[in-house]
Amino acid sequence: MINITFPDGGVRQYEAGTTPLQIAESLSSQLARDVLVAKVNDQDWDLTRPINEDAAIRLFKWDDEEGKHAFWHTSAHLLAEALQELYPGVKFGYGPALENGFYYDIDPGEHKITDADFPAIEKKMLELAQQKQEVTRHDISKADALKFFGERNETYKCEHINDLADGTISVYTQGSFTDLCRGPHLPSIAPIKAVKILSLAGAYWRGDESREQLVRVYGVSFPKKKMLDEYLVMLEEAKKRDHRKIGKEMELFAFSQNVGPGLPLWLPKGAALRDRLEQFLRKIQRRYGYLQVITPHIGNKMLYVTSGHYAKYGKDSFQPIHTPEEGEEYLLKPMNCPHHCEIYKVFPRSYRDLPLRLAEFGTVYRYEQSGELHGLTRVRGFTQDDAHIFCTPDQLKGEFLKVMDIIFYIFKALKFDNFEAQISLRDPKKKEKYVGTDENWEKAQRAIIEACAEKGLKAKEVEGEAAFYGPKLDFMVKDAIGRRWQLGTIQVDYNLPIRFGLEYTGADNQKHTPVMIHRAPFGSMERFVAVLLEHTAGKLPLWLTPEQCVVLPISEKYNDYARTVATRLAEADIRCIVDDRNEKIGKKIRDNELKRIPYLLIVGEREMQEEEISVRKQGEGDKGSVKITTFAEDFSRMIEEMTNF
RNA sequence: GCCUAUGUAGCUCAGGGGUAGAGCACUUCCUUGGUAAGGAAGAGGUCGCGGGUUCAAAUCCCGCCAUCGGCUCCA
Repeated sequence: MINITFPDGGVRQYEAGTTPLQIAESLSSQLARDVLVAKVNDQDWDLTRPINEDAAIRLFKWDDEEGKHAFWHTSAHLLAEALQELYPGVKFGYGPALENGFYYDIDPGEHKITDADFPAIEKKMLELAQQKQEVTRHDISKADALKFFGERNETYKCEHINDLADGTISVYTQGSFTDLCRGPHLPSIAPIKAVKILSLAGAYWRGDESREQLVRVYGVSFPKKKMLDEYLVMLEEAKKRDHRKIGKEMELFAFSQNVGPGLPLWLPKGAALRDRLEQFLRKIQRRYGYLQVITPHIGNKMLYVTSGHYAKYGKDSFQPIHTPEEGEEYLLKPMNCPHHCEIYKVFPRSYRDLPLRLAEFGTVYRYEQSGELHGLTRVRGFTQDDAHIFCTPDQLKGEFLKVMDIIFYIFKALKFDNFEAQISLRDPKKKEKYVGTDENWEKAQRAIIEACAEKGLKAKEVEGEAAFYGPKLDFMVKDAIGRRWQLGTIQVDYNLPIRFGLEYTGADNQKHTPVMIHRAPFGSMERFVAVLLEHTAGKLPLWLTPEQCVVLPISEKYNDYARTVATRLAEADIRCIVDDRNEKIGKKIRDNELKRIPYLLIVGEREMQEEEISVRKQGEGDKGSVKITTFAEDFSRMIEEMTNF
């Protein structure tokens, strides 16, 4: 007999060799129906895999992340099985589960797969699922694995097997399909009741640009048809929140092929929104002792040779600007740090001058690859809410913590509560990609890890994600359809100060090198506005929204009064427009509701007599009439409270 | 940069080898209204750009550009 410990601490005895599925059956038949996968001693475990010794067990259902993951992973295998039957000779790469669904990378060989094939693939998958094939696991030696997949001409699988250690290799089989796989999987493909092939994309084998490009087939599956329908509706809804669509509807920004791809044009309303966000940032930064500076949009090429950026990015950037002077070259600035370093160097600095916090809304230009451009989230010209803090090594941690405070304050004020923090470390295997000594890298990385610990911030450490000059703490936020974007970033840098020869005189009257913190809470104004629009579906907070009120005269007879109201409100700093079109009031209400204007102010005979307005709140309906002055006062107070974060 | 798809009016989209379509928006007129679409008329497009095939190309073919979804990249 073995002792099985449950998550609640309870222990029950089972015969050795009992499977998680049998254990679930012993608890309840409902659980046995719902359970999808297990963990045994924190190790992924198939439901039908025997347990031979005392162990702690956890069972996962659809509602658990682990359950969905196994469901989609098995669905990926089902997809592969279907593809194998429909397109004999296709070769398989990797086929994992995703956060929402799964994919399989395939080399289609002779076959040409297009989205017209999706229905046939879905049909075949469901057909196979209805056969309720069991999914079975076998451990296999490396030699046998190579022989098995070699015979089937699965070159990608064989390449992968060659990288695995003998004794750790397993395969999973359902029906006629066998895949190299670590698992875990559902005990059978029967629970897969609804599938949708979503898209095709090219993907490099092993993510390596220099390798073969495979076809990635994306799909999603569910245990119930209804769940698939709901998911597809949800996807449609999410697309309506796309900032590119909202930005156009709200007349915030645009692109012009004549100006160039990735170069946003901020329209009047967008520029005003951006300005309000800048004022908000300036205010908090002033409070934290930042000094605003302004630097040119170009800089001598030598500046970037010194910083190391030229060596790393020079050939992939906008190319140097030449002057009439022989050999003179300037670059559009791709970042602000070198300019700020030069500001540091304008005066001899003493430890008494530090920390020196230089802030700038600095517009930079980066030649992003054409396929990377995306609305406002990835552009070639953008404005960073940048600042560089020059401090002594002793001040580093304190300054870093203060920057974290600013970022938390900003995210809270704008209600970004769903961010993820990531500590981006250097790849210890590829040190040649980075500048600086091991010692300074160690110090910088430790500073970030300690600061996060001190703030109790849960941050995932990811190797290979650092900037070439230093490690970063990055704040990631998801967009409407779940893509992750980096917004805020804080970077610790021991290297650029050395490269630029920055120094200060210490209390010991000796010269020392300062440490530098790069930080941008929004990352860029462009990307932040994009994510803000997607999070709010364009219903921006009242203090940010381009038009706060629209006055709707009931008929043309009240147009003059409507304009009077607008003027009175404008005097109280309320952003207000008038809809004086020759339309019925119902039509005006509809149109302006759709324009996401927070307050619709309706005026007719009654209101004009009483110097009143009839207030209708967007999405909420009629709120009754008030005096113009009362509304203005209440409104101003509301804005005041709202911006008192 | 790579792989797939798309590109028709300001917007959303239909059409498709034989002189370009709808709805919304816009302009004018009628209507002058009370909380989510009043009516009529009008204006608006070298069908992304460049080649080719054809008596004839928005439509078929080739190339380019831009955009979508991914990959790679992201100072």
